[in-house]
Amino acid sequence: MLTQSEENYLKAIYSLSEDQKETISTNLLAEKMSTKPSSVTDMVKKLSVKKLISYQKYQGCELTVVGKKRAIQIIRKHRLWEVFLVNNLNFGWDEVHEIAEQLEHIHSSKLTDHLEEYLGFPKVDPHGDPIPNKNGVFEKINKSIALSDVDTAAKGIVVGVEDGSSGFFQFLKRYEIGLGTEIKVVEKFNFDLSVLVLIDGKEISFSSVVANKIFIQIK
Amino acid sequence: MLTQSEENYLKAIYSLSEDQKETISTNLLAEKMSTKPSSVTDMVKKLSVKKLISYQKYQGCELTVVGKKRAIQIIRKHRLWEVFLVNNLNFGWDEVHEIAEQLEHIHSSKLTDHLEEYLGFPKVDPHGDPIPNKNGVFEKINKSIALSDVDTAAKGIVVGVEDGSSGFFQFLKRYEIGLGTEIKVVEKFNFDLSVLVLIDGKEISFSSVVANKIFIQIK
DNA sequence: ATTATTTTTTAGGCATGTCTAAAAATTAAC
DNA sequence: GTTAATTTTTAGACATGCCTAAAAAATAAT
Repeated sequence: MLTQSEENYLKAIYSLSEDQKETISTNLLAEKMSTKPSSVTDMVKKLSVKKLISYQKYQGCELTVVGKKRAIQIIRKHRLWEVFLVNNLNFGWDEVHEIAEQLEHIHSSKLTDHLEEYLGFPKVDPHGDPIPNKNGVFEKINKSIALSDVDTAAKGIVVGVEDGSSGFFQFLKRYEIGLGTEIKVVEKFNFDLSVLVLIDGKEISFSSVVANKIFIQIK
Repeated sequence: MLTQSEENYLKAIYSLSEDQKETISTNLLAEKMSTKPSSVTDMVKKLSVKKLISYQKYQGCELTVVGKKRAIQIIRKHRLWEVFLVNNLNFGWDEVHEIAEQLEHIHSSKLTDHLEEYLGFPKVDPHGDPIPNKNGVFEKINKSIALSDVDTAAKGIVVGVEDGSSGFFQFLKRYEIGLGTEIKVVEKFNFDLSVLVLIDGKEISFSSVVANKIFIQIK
């Protein structure tokens, strides 16, 4: 059984590894953990003994296969709890992180799986980050999907449109939307099927007509 | 901010105080916490400095008004989470205690209050124990009574038990007794204090040990 | 009322996870 | 290719929460 501190280190190493290919340096990890390099060295030795990371003196560290799996399970719990807090308990998406930081350390895989089922197997958390499944797999949604069919909070990049009219292209140009533009779905309104999206920091509302024609690919 | 250990001590002292009105002795608390008396002395000093309990050397301890409030808030969280686990996540009422022991230490009163609202302001947990409201007040419900104390011929429904052991839950399962089970007391035997009851048309004899642990509410 | 027993506290130790300060290794600079 | 700067590790300390063993206080027994 891992301590909360150990779990937080695994999570931090995982997160840093996503940005870079190389091993994670002691200083970098110390900064991420808001602690001192000497403390990191201590912990890194401990995790290395437990075979959760590989570590050579002065050479930084790296998650092992087992360590990576553990890290992903923690992220899975974090994101599922965030969905619960926002969707069910009416928290704002900007106020759930701290609470999820605590909930992610609850030990019970049965709890996690039941929660996932209860939430309807969500694929993204309220920040639009993907939720890995029970086996630690982030489902790659290769398929492009119309904005109107995307889950709330999902984000992706534009890969196509389904209307060749010049009017529609002018509309897209006006909003500076093109292939590769990142779009995040902020909210969906059932009463008129319009969609509120975030593009380059600006909120824009699209009618259902438009939302049906713009296709994005998640992640 | 209290540590989990401190919170567990407060809970234990509160629980023991319910059974007796005197101060809680070091040995008793040590047994309840499954630890050594010397460890209890250490913690009791710490909680005393924090004004959560009153404590005089060799005289046992007692919750202060503030300490009692904290203890009740922890119990509130524990029981609300148990309701969530059973009602929403489909856990059995006999398998939620351990998980709730962890969840009760999540720090966020907003979370607790939102959860309570989401659950519809339940008044009792899956074991029939009352849930205090936001202000720490236990709303009086029709008082439950141990089978051993019920008058002959009375009948009521099971609302709780007073033994968290898995052995006892297995015993209950064997006889198909759960919350809501209707029990009628047919006859009481003074010579061994056993009780003959009627459950679902079948007559069963319970020893005084068992009769003391099953609580029903008379209709 | 003095002795025996039990309870409780103290004293000192250990593991975790943090820190500071100093030493060692690595990397950069000239 | 030495010297300088940076990074990383070690050494020793501290707080928490637990332990064992021994001393002190309270309670029970005679």
